[in-house]
Amino acid sequence: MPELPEVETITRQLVHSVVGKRIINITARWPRSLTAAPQDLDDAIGARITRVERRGKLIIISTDSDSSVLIHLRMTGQLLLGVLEKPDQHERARIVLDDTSVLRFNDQRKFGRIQVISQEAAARDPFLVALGPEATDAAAVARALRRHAPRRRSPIKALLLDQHVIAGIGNIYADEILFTAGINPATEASALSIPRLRRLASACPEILNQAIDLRGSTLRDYRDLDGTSGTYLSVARVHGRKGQTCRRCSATIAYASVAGRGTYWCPSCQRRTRSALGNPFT
DNA sequence: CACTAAACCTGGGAGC
DNA sequence: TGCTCCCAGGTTTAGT
Repeated sequence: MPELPEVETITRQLVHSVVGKRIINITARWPRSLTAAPQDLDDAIGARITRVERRGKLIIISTDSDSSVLIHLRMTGQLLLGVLEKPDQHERARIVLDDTSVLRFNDQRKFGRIQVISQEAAARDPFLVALGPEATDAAAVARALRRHAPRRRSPIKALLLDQHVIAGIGNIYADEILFTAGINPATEASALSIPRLRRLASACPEILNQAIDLRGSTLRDYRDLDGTSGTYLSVARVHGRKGQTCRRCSATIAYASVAGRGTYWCPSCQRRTRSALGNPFT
């Protein structure tokens, strides 16, 4: 599921709905979905939620105790806020709050994780610390691309997906961003000129902010805190549109595996640059 | 260090 | 209807 726009949507809803509430309990039906040392769990229970923020695709919940809660939804994770109710088939864990509301963590494929850790451990969490700049920050993305692209021979799409380089982009928005920048996803990263990298950087916030406005993309599983789907895919430029006509030039949208991921692009708007190395026209 | 493939999981859809 | 195969929004790890 979720890339930056989906996680941002949920985070904003959490800010409105759970900040100030107290955590009554945190439990798991599928043990691997919840990582929590006994001490950290003790600290979290009874604590009041003081802050909810997003970093890349990670949700960070801070409390007035020594504990923090990190949530990564991975592929099919959902956070749903409701009243006490019977867990449904895919509920893996839940956080019970002091007003009888329940934050349910549903996750069909069981890849997602809720981590309860000390604030100190959260601050030096390896995944968090290694993240690149936020994909919505065009200037920072431009710097990151300039730094990493020259020594990467892999497709530019792989670079966009690398969370160490830029945080928050996943498979759907990588395709959308590359279309917007007019760059073929299979282009060797090191072959791109500085102006084209700059164009790519500015396409990131352009696409992601539009997707946030539309509350993200629902391919199948993604839902926001209320259970509502996102509507970005109804305006998607290329992703999921194999065989359909390009909205810009009417060519047929292509589909193939690039960087090991299903990839959509317009063969006309996103032409392959000719042999990369040393070509001043790329 | 850069890159690829496999692993972690379940279930929907396509094709036969 | 039922079976098999392929695919999926992400990240980590093992291996080249």
